Amino acid sequence: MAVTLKEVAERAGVSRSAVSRTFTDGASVSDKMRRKVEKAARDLGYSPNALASSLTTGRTKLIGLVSNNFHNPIFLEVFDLFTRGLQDRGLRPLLVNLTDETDPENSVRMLRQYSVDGVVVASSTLPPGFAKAFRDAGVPVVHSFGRSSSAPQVHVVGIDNVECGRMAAQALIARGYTHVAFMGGPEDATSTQDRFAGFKSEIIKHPDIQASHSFAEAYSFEAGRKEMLRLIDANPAQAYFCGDDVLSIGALSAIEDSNLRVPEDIGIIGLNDMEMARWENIDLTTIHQPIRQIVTSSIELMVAMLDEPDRYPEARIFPCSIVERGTLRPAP
Amino acid sequence: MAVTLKEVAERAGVSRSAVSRTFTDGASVSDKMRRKVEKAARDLGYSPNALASSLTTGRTKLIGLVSNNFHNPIFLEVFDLFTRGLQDRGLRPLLVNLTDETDPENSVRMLRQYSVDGVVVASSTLPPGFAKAFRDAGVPVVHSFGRSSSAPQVHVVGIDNVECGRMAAQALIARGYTHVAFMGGPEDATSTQDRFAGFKSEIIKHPDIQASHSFAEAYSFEAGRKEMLRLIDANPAQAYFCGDDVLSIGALSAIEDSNLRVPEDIGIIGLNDMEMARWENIDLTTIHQPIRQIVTSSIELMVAMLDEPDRYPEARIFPCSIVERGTLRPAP
DNA sequence: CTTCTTTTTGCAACCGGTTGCAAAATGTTG
DNA sequence: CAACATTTTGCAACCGGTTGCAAAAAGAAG
Repeated sequence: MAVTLKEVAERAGVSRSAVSRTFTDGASVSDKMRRKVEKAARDLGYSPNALASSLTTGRTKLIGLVSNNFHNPIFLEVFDLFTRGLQDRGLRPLLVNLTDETDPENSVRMLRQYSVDGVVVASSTLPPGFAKAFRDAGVPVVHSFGRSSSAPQVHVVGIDNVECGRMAAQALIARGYTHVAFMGGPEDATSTQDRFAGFKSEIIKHPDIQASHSFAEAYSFEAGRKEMLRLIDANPAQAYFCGDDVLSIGALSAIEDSNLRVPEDIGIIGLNDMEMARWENIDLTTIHQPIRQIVTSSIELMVAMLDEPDRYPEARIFPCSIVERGTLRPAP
Repeated sequence: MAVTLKEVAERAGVSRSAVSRTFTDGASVSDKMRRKVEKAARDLGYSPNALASSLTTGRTKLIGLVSNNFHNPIFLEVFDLFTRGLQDRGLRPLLVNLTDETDPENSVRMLRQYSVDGVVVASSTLPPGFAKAFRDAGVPVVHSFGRSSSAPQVHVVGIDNVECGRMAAQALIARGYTHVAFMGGPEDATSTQDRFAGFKSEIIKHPDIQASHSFAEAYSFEAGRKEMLRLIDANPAQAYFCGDDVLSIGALSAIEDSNLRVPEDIGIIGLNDMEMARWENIDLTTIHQPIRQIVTSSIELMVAMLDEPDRYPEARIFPCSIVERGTLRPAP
């Protein structure tokens, strides 16, 4: 069906090598030859088979893009940025949807079968061991939105979730709240654990502040709403640091439905600064996660690793900052 | 680096063909041989190179997933369903982000270079010619969420947007609104055109109904909000059929900010029934688009085409229905 | 134990490219 | 124009698999 190298060679009356060389840059071809081959190729509508060439060159330009966050709207933005960034560099994202699976084994095998040049694990909930499995298999890997660590075993690009937790606690305390709480995402997500740890570490410095915590079932609107309804029914705190924006928005909905006001009765601070947070009818005060920078940096790191697979692992941590909107009362 | 067929063959003391056959089902291998080979493969950690085998079999199990809707939250759900559905059938999605590009040429070339077995074009805004370009290149293609047609040239799976427009108009009229309007997405999107056409065709039957229309710049919150603010400033209709849910939510935000009430002052009906539409603080009356069925059916069709590439093109159109929530006043 | 049938196995060619090497062509210099 | 350096080209082997075909092995029948 498709036109092959051989056919082009025959039509141009040259050797197959000549055709191959016209299509690999840096190869030695005379101008005359190049013109002859290009004409033949154009006539036949030839374009080289990337997979066949990968056999000898050992490069497919395929990059596995592995994620389990197909329900958090912020990841649509992440996918947008990743796919565009990879495409711009001539790389092709092979998307892998992990759903509930947290065992890397299958993904590793599959992606090796397709000889991907590298893998980006884009998830804030997977354990560090997941990304490590790719490294152990000899595949360059970057864990985006992964758990930061002072001694990373694989390349990690993301934020310091512990610091974010601390920052949220400080913000609440600075605004004069005396009874605050952490409403996390799933307890087994590394990002939840870290944010909580940071939050606690700050609170503990202020013995006068009353603090509590609980966890929603998922990083989702429904889970946030449900959990907040439960909390309101019990003894709600004055302000909550919610595990992420989508959870926050669920919580806001619950508060509104309970005829309580934000921020007068209950304050909320989220994390991510997703597009929706700035929608006027949501107007969520939140901690901005620099997604664009994280993705760009992840891609740069991946590209660097393609040239230098044994690059010493590093953690690239981007600072976050609070975006003041309408769901926390102003500092006194 | 990676273990090859040959090494397994040597370790097991058998021919390369034998190894190949143990890994292709339906091939003739004795139990004894299979055990020997599997042992050697396990010892070495071998798994076959999918790309190499694709050279001879002519099948890569790669499916191009082409889209330009990376800003509409509903597409995260679409990607989730597609990736899972394809994976479950042993197919691998190669994601292509079209951004602003509407010329299929590059995508066609790239996806042919990677010898994809098929292409799914998932977009409600691309012209039918886009998908057709793949067919012309000899690649099986399904256009999901594409424009329906009585004489489709490629396989189309989606909804009847004209009928949806009609349905929306009927709903508004049935609720006693006498001044209604269509607030569309980008005017050049096929879905906008069709929805508008349907809307008009119904309105025209009711000479007593006053109707107007306008278009937002994009299918986005901001665009919807901006357009609605403009409309409120002029002479707003009593009720709007918005081009899609995200546009509707933008419009709702504008209405709320203008101290008007929904549905008392202005009614809104959207289209898609995205997850967010049922969030209690949005509670959008909308036309449900059966995404799950569309995706499932698209995948089934794609799988069928892999066996039968010249399958006669068909349009699979799924009915939509109105989901009653809080943004339209009840019928009198 | 033959003889015939069926299954299993290996050989070798092939899929669509790339690349080291040496021969051929071209360019440079005296 | 000869002698040498440089560039261009083709040959042939290879990348990691698959597969048609015929030989070898195993099983069934007599």
